[in-house]
Amino acid sequence: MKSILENLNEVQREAVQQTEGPVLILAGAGSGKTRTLSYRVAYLMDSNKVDPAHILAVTFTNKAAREMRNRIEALVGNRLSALWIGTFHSICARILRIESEHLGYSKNFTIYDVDEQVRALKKIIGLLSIPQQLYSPKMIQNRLSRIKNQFLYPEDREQGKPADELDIYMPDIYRRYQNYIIENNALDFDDLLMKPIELFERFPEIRKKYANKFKYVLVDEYQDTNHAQYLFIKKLVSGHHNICVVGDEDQSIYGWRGADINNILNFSRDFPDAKIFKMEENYRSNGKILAAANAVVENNKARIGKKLWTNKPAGDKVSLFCAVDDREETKHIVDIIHDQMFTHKRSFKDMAVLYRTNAQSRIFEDALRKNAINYTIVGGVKFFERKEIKDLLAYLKLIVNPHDSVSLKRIVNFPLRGIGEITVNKIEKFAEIENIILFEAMGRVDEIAAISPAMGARVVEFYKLIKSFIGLSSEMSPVELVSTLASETGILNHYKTEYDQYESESRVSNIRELFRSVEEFTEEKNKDGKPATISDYLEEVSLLTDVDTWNSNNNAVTLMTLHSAKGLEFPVVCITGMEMGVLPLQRNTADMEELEEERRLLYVGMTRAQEKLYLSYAKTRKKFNNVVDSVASLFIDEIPVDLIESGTEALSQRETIKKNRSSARRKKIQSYFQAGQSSQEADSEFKIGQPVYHATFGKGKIKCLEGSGDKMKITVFFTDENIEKKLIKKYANLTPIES
DNA sequence: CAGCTGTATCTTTTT
DNA sequence: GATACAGCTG
Repeated sequence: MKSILENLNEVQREAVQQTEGPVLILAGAGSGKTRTLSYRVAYLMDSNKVDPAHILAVTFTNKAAREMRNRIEALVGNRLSALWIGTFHSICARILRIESEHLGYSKNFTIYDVDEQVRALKKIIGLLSIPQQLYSPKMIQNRLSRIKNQFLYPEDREQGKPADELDIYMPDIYRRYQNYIIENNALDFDDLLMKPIELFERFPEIRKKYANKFKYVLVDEYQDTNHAQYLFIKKLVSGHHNICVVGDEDQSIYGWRGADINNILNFSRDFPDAKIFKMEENYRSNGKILAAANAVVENNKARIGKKLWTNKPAGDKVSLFCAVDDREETKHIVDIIHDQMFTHKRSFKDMAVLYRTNAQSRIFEDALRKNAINYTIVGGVKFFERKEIKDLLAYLKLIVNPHDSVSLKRIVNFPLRGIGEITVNKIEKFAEIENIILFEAMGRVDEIAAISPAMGARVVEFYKLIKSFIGLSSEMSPVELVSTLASETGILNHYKTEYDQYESESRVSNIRELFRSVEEFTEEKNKDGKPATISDYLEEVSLLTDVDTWNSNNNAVTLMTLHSAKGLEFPVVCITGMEMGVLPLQRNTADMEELEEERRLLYVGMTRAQEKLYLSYAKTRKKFNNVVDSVASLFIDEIPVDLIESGTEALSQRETIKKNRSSARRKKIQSYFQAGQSSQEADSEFKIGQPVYHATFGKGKIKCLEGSGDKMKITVFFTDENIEKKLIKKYANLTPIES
């Protein structure tokens, strides 16, 4: 083990050896934090003779978990199946599978993703008299998720005064939604975090059991934990305080998802005896890249503060390219890739193209394909979110958990079997009266007077089909089950024959890919001597992240969002779309905290680069349907001029540029904050009775205004067409005119 | 009452 | 530029 410690620098070594008590490791980008965590676990086992079953390590993605496990196994020289490593969600799911009965769930509970949450919410919202149109189910899902991430119950929300009209309904929606998904034997992503805490609070002996099991707890990316995750960890370690968290406040980029940067900022207040280690030596990036990244992030106020340094060569300056439009920016990226290949002998996999929003990926995709450049996209339309895959998974979910009526309703009439919404509603009503689950009600459909025998026969046929698969699921291997399912239900055939050839081929090959994925999972699981079940597989795929499905060994240029890039590194990185409105992204309401999070996002992106960093922006960009003019991001003004090399600006002008930058930057910050208010100012141009012009409907008069800002709904009576239309301001493109 | 067709809706980041 | 939903038709 001594030789292992020699592979670490001094701070890393101290952090590894401080095994007892609370430890906070402030690890800058590229400072070797995964390495330190891995060594720490190996050290615990090797030097302190800690049984791996007593260690829990929480990572941000499954990919990071897998990598860390491999590293530790390499260090200690054997396979460690007893060691718990995983994301918060997968660790919590694992605990809940063991303890679910205490909370009124059965072991085979289903995990609902956002799409299924929304489906469940739509049903609930339908029962309530909420001023519809004003609040979309997606909005409600978002808000509910935030509430649950703060570990709040419906009754907590009833106290305190509501922030707006929707808030009045939230406790009721929350309570009904929760009852509904319990009936479905389902948990959503947020429940996975909440329920273990609830479990620990209601059953102290269970809390004790896990606190005793996990004598050493490690948490990676601590800056991105939310309140529920914080509580979970706190309860787990309350006895022994052997907690080691690693994080970097400058890389906190999930505030919008409820992550609380204060968890890391206040760690030493929560654990007053905490030992703090600062890892400031960067082993990843060349000097100039690091200096540029430092210069940007230093503008943030909400930080503990550290100064990264490196022993690596200074390297090249950061390249900046100003394109006329987004097409030219794309062409520039293609040129960079060619140049890096031919003059610097790099391969595709050395390069990454990063952007703020997934929508920006399409234009790069097209260009790379045309230029025969291999690429992989992380995120965007995810494999497991494709319709054909979700359909098959819904069948599997129903077979594993017949209580799951959200999945049932998804597939009851797919492929078409003549069972429509009205029939389902009747059965649902019957199920409520009889107090049975929807699936069982289908087996007793003959008792429902309102359903004709002919329709009843179809329903029973579906019921029997699923029943037979429930029987088969214990006899067949997961792969056999899935492939039999695809052919017996007619799904495979449906996709083979319907649609045009191109679409059909891609859908069928996706289904084949799913078979392969099931097979691979089963094999992997069997290696550890545990027979894999469909239920295990479903859990695995519901908790996958985008990055988890990314194969870094493929020789391809990687395209992904700045968020997805966290934790990764590439020799060459291109950050695109560096304009006001894109990075930082323009929202309706802007505040300083959000601007700082955007700045951290760029910092994360810049520090991914090892040897060469390219920044680019476009003066005009196609957004929605029209072309938008934009100016360079204010963050560009924060990078010292001597670290930038720009093909478009003459070097002699550097001094003048230097002078103008700080005032330019100030103006941009102002405009960023004013943009939110300007929509309110703009509201004033729309009043009831105001004549307006619309590109498709012609002239009209405003009849009614609802809501405010970009989401304002405007009802217009169009005189030319003699029709009334309800339009959303943001998309309608209405122009006020003189009458 | 199921199933198709056209129109409205919407793009922030993700477990 | 895709998807969801409403409204129409058989």
